[in-house]
Amino acid sequence: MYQLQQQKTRPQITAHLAQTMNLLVKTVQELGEEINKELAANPALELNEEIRCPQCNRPIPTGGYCPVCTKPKIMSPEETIVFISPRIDFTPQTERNEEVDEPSTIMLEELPVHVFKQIAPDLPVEDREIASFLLNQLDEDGLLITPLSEISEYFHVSMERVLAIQSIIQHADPIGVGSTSPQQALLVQIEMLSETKNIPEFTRLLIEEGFGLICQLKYRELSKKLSIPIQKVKLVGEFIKNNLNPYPARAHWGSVRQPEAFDSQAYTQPDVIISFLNNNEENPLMVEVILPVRGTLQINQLYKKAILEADENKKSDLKAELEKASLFIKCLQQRNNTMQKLLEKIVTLQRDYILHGDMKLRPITRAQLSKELQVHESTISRAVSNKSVRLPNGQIIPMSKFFIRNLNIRALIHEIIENEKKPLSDTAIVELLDKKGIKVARRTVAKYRALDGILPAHMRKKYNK
DNA sequence: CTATGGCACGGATT
DNA sequence: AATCCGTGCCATAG
Repeated sequence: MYQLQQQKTRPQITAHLAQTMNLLVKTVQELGEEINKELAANPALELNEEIRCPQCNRPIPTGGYCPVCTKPKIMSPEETIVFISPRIDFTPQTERNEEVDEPSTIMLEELPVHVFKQIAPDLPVEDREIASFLLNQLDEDGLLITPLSEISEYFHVSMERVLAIQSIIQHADPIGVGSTSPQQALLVQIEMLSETKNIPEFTRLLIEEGFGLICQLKYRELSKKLSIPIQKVKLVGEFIKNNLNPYPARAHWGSVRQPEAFDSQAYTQPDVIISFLNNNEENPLMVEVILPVRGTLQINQLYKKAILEADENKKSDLKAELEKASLFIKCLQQRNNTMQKLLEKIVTLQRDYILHGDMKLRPITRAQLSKELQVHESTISRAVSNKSVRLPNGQIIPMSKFFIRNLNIRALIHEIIENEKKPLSDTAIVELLDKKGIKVARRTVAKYRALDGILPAHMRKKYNK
């Protein structure tokens, strides 16, 4: 008897878990697709109308009250609101004074002008027209979409001349603009950077030979293919992430990049948005876990009734669909619940970091959090991986950045070096850190330096002034 | 002799 | 089980 029951309930529970896990890994975009798929496939599932807050017109979660309008009055600035935000676009309802949210349109108009101003003096008058034409062929990433050959044909000039112009453009401010591919952009950047920074060996080779693989961080394969030690390949990967930008026109690149492919969705819609309530720094932090639908998923009531009147032999099929629908809803709720709990914890722990930057990042591990939240480690891992978060300052970071254990020290070293009067040797830096109560090996300092592409002490002096 | 980079090992994390 | 990360030891450059 008991056995039977076990066998009957078991598969359901695991199905539930499996689906929840499945949903947990998904980013907003993927989740959106999943929900739409389910919605289309299952008539028992429906999307009700979205509810908006009567005061601020913000789409609000199922419960009914608007987290933005109702809560702040009873909250102190140190507190945090975390909620699930059912919406697709993330343009703030309040004002339209946002220039951050529309980088592409602004860039499209501004970028060519911006670059042209820089290079015009270096160009003979006859070439300016070509340059300006070329600059208008850039996509929103700052890459050239028209083949150079077409341009040379169009103007009836030699390829060399076009190349020369392109080269000048590439060396202007967003270094690498006007390249024909992310690869080329990277190469130009390396060339420029090599004057002030230390480029790891093989960087060039890896970009030329294994660009695709590098993007996907297939270090293993790369090291086999080009027979380079895997350690070195990783170093190069790190370096590229930290110092180069394959899409010159995109802001917020720098140290902010993440494992995934370079063109991942991190730049479009973040999974979580952290901001000050009503953009006022006095207010509490507001954390929105984005749900990619308007409205709320629910069981179709008509469908429920229809079951009662249906043929006996069809009833079970219909019921199965109903089950599936309610399971899906449950799983989705659980996913949201987990995300919400997790974000609450993260924001509490990393508040200083969110407000004040890299140096305040606290070293925390997923394992710690999993204990505090009473969930399995892998749950946290899933929830964190592939997700992106938008900070109040507009930066979009991978969620995993909250768990980088040594970022604060790295930032500290960075700062020490920037404020140094005389170039400090690694050992000197170790001593400085030691006085601050941080004990690190000399070798480690060297490694961090290399990661950020900072030259060793004796090479640094010349470029500092 | 000092400052750094290379390699590789072992413990922690995922 | 796979990967990440700090470190120690050694080689090399200046």
